[in-house]
Amino acid sequence: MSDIRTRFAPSPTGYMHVGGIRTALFAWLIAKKAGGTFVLRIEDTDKAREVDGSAAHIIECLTWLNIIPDEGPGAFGGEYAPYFQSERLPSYKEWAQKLIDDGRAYADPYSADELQAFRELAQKEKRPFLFRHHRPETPPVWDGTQALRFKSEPKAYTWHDDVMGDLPSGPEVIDDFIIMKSDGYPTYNFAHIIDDSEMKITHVIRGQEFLASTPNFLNLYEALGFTFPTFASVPPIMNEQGNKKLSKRDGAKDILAYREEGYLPEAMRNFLASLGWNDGTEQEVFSTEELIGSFSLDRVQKSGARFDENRLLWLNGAHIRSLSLESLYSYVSPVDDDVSRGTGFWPASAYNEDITVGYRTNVLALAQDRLKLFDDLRQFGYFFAEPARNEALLTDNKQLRKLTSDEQNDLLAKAHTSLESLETWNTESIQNSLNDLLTSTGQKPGILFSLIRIVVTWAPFSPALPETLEILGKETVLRRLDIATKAA
RNA sequence: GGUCUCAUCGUCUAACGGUUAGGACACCAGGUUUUCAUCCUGGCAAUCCGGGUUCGAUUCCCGGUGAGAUCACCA
Repeated sequence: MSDIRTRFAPSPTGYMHVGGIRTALFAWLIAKKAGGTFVLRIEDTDKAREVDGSAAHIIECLTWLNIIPDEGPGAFGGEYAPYFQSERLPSYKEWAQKLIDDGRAYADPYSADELQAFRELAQKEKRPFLFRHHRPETPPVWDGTQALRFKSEPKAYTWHDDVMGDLPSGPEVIDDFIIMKSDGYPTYNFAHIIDDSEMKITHVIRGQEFLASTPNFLNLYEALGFTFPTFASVPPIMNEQGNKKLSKRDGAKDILAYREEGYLPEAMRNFLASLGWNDGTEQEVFSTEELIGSFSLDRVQKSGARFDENRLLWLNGAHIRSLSLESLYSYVSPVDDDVSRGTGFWPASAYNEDITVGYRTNVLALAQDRLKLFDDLRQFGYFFAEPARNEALLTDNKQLRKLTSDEQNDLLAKAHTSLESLETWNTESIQNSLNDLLTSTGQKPGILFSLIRIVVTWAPFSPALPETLEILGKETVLRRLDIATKAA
């Protein structure tokens, strides 16, 4: 195992959407590619915004996508536990005290109103507000009930970012920011630096929103005596209008909603990785192994990419088609075919008593090419239960509505006779029989085949006719032809 | 407003000075004895603007313009 260590450090403030999970995927890919370690750390230092169950939800999302932490909270474990920041308070206090002792941190004596007044004054004078211009001459002794500020040493930096390249900053962006809040919890700005160092994180992979504060982080790293990790700032995923970062407000869905709709984790990983990244070849569909092999941060785009659900849908279909029938079956069916908690993505009738695993598998083989979402499987109910007659399918059909119902019945009766006489019931014999019928009746396939297809399925579309008839079975097909004739 | 970043088909992107500017999604048309899907073929469609540098700029430089991020006791 290499010493490359990456981390995903979300805060438990609600559900996960594609933006956050993509950052996790990138960090995971980098770790896996290098044979390193991927760490999950929960940044729960804002007790007011914390949402119950979020940490479990985050873990469920990662698990579904098979982005499994090598180290993390609870069962994941690891030698740098705990992995909840709220359980690491003694460490932050220790480092805070060290900064105070070194003269690099001081208690903030101002009230919220006083601070606000400083800001407004700066704004009125059209100059940027910097707290360090208001450093108290004799700060009070820090007793843990005031905010603690970092005493910065403003200077210029040029640093390297694996995605963005070399980045410059001047001393004017360095300021005295809060490292410990008055509620006793550290701020992100402080805690993540301590943790990354203590957890030996080598690559800090995170969203670009932290780019602007990186110079301040660098200043703190130096004050703490830490070496800089490698930085990689990934661009945001934009909403469909392309005008801002994708957010819950813009309809960013809970990752788990994609699971419910029948997206494949493999397709989601492919989609997320290729949104803002490509390997320089013309390959579009990647297995996860291929992703791990070819992913690199220096080919990640520098600006945001729009979330395009069409592309996700297409990729999902492509991945479904490349699945083995066994895998596909296990994805769409309940675990162990145990229907006590639902029928997976099958229509409920697929688990009627007389339906066998073999039969469902045959239907699935036919459906595989036409599935974009597992959810599409629900349209195949006519394979399992008697479909309801839908007259509109006949009357809306340009060719069929030219026929009278007597003419239709005549064709159906002939089809019945000819299919009934078959001794062997398979695609080939059915095809031959239908071809003979075509010549004997002098009808066009567009009429004869459509008519049979419709009265046997009563669905707007269905797989190829001979295959459909074969799987339905002779008995069912003849019965449905009968029913249709009598009803017309 | 300050600071930083970015800019190729509608969308995601390829082309590290010389290409008829390539691919994919979407869309349109045709083919695979019905439909929908798959698959195959074809089509539509792009270098933000203005200056330089160069024999030659999508590519390098400068200036515009546009877009995004950030300026919290949130992360």
